[in-house]
Amino acid sequence: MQITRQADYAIRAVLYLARAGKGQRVATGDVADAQHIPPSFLAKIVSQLSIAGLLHTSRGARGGIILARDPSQITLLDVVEAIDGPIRLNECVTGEGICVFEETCPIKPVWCDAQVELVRRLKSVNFAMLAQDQQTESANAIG
Amino acid sequence: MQITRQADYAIRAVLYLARAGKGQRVATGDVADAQHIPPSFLAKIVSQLSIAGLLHTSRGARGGIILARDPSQITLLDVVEAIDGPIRLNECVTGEGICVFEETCPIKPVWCDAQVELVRRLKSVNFAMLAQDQQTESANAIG
DNA sequence: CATAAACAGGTCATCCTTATCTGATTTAGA
DNA sequence: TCTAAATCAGATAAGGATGACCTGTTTATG
Repeated sequence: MQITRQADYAIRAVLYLARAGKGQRVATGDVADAQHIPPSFLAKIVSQLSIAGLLHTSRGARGGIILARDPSQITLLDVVEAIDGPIRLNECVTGEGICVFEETCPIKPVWCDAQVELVRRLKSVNFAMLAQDQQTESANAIG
Repeated sequence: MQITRQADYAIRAVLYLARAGKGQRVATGDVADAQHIPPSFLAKIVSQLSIAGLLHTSRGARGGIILARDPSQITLLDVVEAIDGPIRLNECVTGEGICVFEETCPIKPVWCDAQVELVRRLKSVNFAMLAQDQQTESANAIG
C-alpha cells in the first residue's frame, strides 16, 4: 500500500525539471545530485519516463533531459503510473473474473470507490502547481 | 500500491464470521473452504487477527474462531492494518526526518491529504454493514 | 578525433509475499 | 483415560519485487 521508491524519485526528478524552467535541458547527473537520487538508478527511471512520453532525452555532449510537455500538462498520476503501473488498491478491482465472489461481494465496491477517489486526487495535481508552491500548510497524516 | 492477498483473505474471513451470526463459533477449515483460502495460510492470518484482538480462538475439539466484538465495531481499516500494518501512501508520510526536503517539499501534503481521505473511508465501513449488504450498485473503477 | 553524455542491458543482494509442512499443545467427548 | 479435533508456533521454500551497481554502446559537440 505504498508507492515505490522509484516512483518517488521520478516525481522529484520531474519536479526538478519543472522548476528548471521552460526549454531548459538538464543533465541527469545534476538531477541526481540535487534530489539525492542514486545516479545509476535514476538512469533507469529516466528511461521509463522517456518511454512513457513524459520527457525527451538527447544524447552526446551537452545532452540531457527535458520535459516533453508543459508542466501544467503533467499530473502526479501520470508520473506514478508511468513507473508503478496502474493504481490498484486490490486485485479484484483490476477487472472481471479475478474473484470468485465478484457478483455478491460487498467489499469490491468499497475498493472501487476508494480507488476512483485516489486517482481523481492524483490527477488533479499537476507539476506547474507543484513547481511554484513552496510547502503549503496542510493536514499532516500522522495520528 | 495494493493491499496484500493476506489482507484480502483476512477481510473475507472476518466477513464470513460476521455473517455466521452472533456467538457462532466456526472452524477455520470451514472458513477456508467457504472463502477459497489456502487452509494452512489462513491459520497464520487468524493468528495475527487474534493478536490484534479482532477475534478469539478456542482450541481443542469443537474449537474454532469467533469475532471478539460486534461486527459493527470492526472496521475495514481495523482488519487491513492488523495484517498489512499502518497505511502509508509514501515513505515520507511516516513521520519527520525521513525526507531531506521535508520542509520545502510541495508533494508531501498531497500524499498526506490523500492518505487521510483513504483512511477515513476505510474506517467508515464496518462489518455489520458488509454482512447485511449484498453487492450494492456502485461505481466501477475500471477505465 | 576526443570527450561528454545518454542508452541498453545484465547482474546482484535483499526483502516481501505467498504458501506449505511439521510437530506441539489444548480441549471435548466417548 | 483415551482419542479425535482443532488451534498454535515455527521452520522452510519458491518466486517476485525492490533498490542498486556496473559495463559497454551510441551519439553529439567542440
